[in-house]
Amino acid sequence: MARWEPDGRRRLQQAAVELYAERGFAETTVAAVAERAGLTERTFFRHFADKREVLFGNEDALTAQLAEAVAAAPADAGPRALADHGLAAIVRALQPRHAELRRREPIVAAHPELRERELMKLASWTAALRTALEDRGVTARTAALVAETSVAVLNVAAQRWLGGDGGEDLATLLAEDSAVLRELG
Amino acid sequence: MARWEPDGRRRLQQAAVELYAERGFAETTVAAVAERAGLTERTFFRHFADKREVLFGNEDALTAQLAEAVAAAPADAGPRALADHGLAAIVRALQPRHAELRRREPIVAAHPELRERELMKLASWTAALRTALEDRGVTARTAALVAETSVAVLNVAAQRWLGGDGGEDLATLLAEDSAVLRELG
DNA sequence: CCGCGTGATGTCAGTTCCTGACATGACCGT
DNA sequence: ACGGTCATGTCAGGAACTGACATCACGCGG
Repeated sequence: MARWEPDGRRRLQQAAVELYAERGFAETTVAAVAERAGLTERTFFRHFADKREVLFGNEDALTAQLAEAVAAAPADAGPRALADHGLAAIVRALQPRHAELRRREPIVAAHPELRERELMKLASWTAALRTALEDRGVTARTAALVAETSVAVLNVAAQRWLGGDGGEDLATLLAEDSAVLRELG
Repeated sequence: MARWEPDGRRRLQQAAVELYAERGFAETTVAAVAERAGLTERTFFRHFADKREVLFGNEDALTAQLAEAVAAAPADAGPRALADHGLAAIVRALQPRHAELRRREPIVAAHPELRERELMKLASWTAALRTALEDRGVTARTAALVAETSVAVLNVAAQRWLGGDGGEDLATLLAEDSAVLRELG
């Protein structure tokens, strides 16, 4: 018998999503989240840097996968193809999490503070992609441009994906949006 | 003789930049900023929503100029041209503020919380651009894609612009980056 | 010229976020 | 059996932010 129930971190995330959805983010205290998880406020802050991070705590691992995917791309790939390999890794990781992300989306949309944190996660993807491209020999400037715009398109596609019921394939939506953009010249 | 020295808001901004630069953002209390400005902590929060906003308080007006510029663009302009008109308005507003922005840049770069807020300002430009494009009849999806990617490119150009000594023309840098991106296909 | 509303500021009390320091006790390897 | 480790608890405190109410120069209508 464990001294504490296992998976405290997960319980905190679960409790946070529930309470933020029920009462709103601002109206929910960290103490309340911790209590629902059967833990202490202090323990909450051991797992998550702040009150917002509890909603995004699983996103950080993705930057590593992104970088690996770029590094593993074919030797003859140009900047765009390299970036696409990276994005594909993100897409693969996101696809099975549609239900979870969809539950989170309205909460984040309703609170600017949470939108801010979401933008920061996107920016960390951009930064990871940029350095991964540079590691593959892409010019700093081109790497910055391709990374920024690629993640921007992914963002648009992801919003569409979250608007749907999950039946659609994020990779397909992303390809569609890239095509629309290319047609504009 | 006025009861208080005029321009309290500006004094707060001035004091904040100085102190954030001298001691760092986290090490500076709002009370200290207010004191250097000859005001009270409570008054600080009447002018700025939070400790970060004092560095970005002048950026909000830009979204209006952006929207106006898009609305005023020629009738035969396509989505890309419309967006370029909008970005040009931003560029015109930013250009004379190079010195001020350059002073702010290292402070923001050093503190993730401030980067977060900066990203939020960029996102508000994106949102304004997107709705302005839709008002000009651009499809929702195309508007989203063009707005996101246009602001992304502006962001890259602006970073290069802030890296320089201000002698360069932001509009030129932006055009260069757009060209680089177009060459990639 | 007087009084009165307005608006920017001050004062004060309180809540919540977040952190550092130290204690506890089950688990694990030796 | 025992000592280390690790997740958690407890406690105290600083700083961010907010609501309620007070102050008092300024300007305007009478």
